[in-house]
Amino acid sequence: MSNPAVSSSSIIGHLDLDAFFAAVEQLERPELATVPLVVGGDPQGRGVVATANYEARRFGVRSAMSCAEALRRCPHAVFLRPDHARYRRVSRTVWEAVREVVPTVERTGLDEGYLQLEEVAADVREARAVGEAVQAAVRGATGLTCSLGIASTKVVAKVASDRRKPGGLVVVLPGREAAFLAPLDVRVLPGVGPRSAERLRAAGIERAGALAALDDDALTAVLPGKIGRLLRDRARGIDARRLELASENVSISQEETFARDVSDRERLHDELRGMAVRLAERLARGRQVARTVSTKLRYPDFSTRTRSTTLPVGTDDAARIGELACTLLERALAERPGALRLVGVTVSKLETAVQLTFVEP
DNA sequence: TCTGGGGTCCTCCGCCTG
DNA sequence: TCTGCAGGCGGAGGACCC
Repeated sequence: MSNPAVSSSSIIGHLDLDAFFAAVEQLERPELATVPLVVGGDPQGRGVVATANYEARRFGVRSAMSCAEALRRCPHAVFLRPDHARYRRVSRTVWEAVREVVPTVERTGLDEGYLQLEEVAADVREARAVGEAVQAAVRGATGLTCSLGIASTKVVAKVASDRRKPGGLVVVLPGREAAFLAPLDVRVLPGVGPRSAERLRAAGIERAGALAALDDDALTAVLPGKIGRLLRDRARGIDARRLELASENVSISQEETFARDVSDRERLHDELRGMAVRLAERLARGRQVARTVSTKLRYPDFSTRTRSTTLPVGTDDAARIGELACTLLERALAERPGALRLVGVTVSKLETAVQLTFVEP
């Protein structure tokens, strides 16, 4: 199927570092390379797996699985807590090396991002050589391996980068996007999560090709609204998104899951005030103020509530944010009392802080 | 299985206003 | 003055991603 939404000159690469957190740990301690390694929370507590190395994945350990379950599946695994500061440092080195080969990149996380390849390659076939140069540059600078997908759109490049991990390089030729995606499980498409996948499966749609072939009526019945059209486009390999080279935060948040559910109001208020202080510091560092403050509550049954309020004028005052967060907490607890497993605060509607200068008359 | 933390985006509903 | 309607906005919740 040809893709009219994509210009023939568009060549996008998606780079994904293989089992990044675990790989960084293995760099420092090479003996970990041959044993199952899980980076994440406390296996005795409520943490989840952030990354597992390929040895641990052989035992069925996966990202986002609870650490307790990972321990059951692989009792002899080594469990490490994540060291984000170190991962950020290594990530910086990686992206500096990538930019030596491809100057224009969009980082979408510490361990992944898109590369604008048409600047450095005349066609998709030439882009393969550039991709190999990127992989060599990353390996040379850090010792890490990465997987690459190259295609005419972001969605196809991203799916392609995941097809031959670790260390793979998959090129999808222009015009072959839909055929490449068609036999794959709908779940590999970015945007299809557990809920959408379940709805599609209930309608007998398991492969991207079946989703791509749905007419408007059938699509509306399964996945109504914008989301349905977006996901069908993606299943067809259509994706108008270009590289975004800079973006500003829409919101900033802090939250914490307690080791044991908490019902003590003073303790909950203290947590919220502490979060408000940290959020206020981040706002001040970014010279920003926030107009909306939201409080998030999660009950032991995992049901989640948020309550928010919007101010006429933005604030970066920790006491004010903390006070609003506590008031919202009380409102939510009045509606549904009970112990909580998590509380959080989000500030949004961020604006640039205006410095007021008062002039003596 | 028993589910983190920090984000973004979308949808729906109710209220207010012209 | 009342009613109906459309649009904007705030609030809430859901789904998803890394």
